[in-house]
Amino acid sequence: MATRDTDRSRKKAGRYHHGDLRGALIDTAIELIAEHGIARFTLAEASRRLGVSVGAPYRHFADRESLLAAAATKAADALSAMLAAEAADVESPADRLAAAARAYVRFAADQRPLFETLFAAGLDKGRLPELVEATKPIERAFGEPAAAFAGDGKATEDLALAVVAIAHGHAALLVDGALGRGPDALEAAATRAAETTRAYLAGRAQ
Amino acid sequence: MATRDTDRSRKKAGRYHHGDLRGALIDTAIELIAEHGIARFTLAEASRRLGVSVGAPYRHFADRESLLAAAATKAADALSAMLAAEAADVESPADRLAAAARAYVRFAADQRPLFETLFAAGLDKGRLPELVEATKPIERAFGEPAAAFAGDGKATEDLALAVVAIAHGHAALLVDGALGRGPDALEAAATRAAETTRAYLAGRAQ
DNA sequence: GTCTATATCCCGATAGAC
DNA sequence: GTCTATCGGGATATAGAC
Repeated sequence: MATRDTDRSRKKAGRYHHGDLRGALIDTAIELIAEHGIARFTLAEASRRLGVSVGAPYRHFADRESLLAAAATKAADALSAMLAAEAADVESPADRLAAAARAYVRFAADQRPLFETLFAAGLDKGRLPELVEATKPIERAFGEPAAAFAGDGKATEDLALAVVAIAHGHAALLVDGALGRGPDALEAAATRAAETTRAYLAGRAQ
Repeated sequence: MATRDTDRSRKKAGRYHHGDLRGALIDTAIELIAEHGIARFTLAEASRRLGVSVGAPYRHFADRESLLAAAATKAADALSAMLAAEAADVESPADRLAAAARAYVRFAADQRPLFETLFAAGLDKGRLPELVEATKPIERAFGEPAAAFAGDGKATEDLALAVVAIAHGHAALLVDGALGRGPDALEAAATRAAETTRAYLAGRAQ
């Protein structure tokens, strides 16, 4: 370990092999997005922060967008994990859907750079099948309780998408600042997402 | 008119005064955003397309973001107009809310570059009071029928925001490609936004 | 196979000429 | 009000060190 630490500390001096430049670039991208937002994220700044040359990232990513896509995939995994954790000990399908909506909004606020990377990076998902794959567990987190609530079929898919839209709408507006800033705005948005989901389910059941 | 047309056709030749460079830049920005998306929109390309120098826009806008903010303001006006037109001949508050949600999703798809500019440009709305002002009629298009539906008070604001979130969630997911592409996806999303709104209102009234 | 060094091109922004 | 000139910086591509 000492050897490697020594190598790492020689920022400018000699050449060295980074332990895991690919992973480090993804983490640094998320850091920088947290600091400046996606629009101002640059590969050059990420390279500088890691003490590598501006060309180094191209050994691991085809271009700037590919790095952002990898970060977005990591974000999708994190959101999936959050949704799974929240639903773990919840019993009824309606409660699971409301909990998922609440968790989705919380994730957007608590892990804002990840949420931004996943949805506000302007990534062309039509050309990123790996990323589309990573978002499927997110859909399942809503689709499974929806099926338990309404049975299978077209109506169930509509129900799941409606709840996703309720959650995503609150999350996107919150991150955009349209619902105000700060912890109060977050709490209000998360609660409203859950309550809107409940009312929707109640109204739909009529 | 002949004089001006002559001037306009001298793309490279001599100097000329543009009739309304400010307005032309806004329109060209929207065109270019329709073609490449916001991330790849550049002032330089807009200047080239209008046949002016790359420095000319700075006489009218402080920087790239200011031009995008002006375009976003225009987008907010267009969305407000669309919502007002759709609600014009609708009677009941519940129908108006459902119609507003449907119109919001349609706007996102039909005027995609405008919707993108308004919500996906990463504009810092905290520092753009003019833009915040322009979005108020959008809120009112939901707030007024919400008040008619539920009376005034905190509950009414929650109701209005919930319907905005339903509409925005469907619109944002549709534009992002998460609901599929094409006219069928649009129609399904618009209908689902309206139906989700109705079910929410019904469930909330219980 | 990973990184450095370098070079080209494009963009954002500013200053001064007309 | 617009143009020209120019600076600084970022995205890439390539050649070479190790």
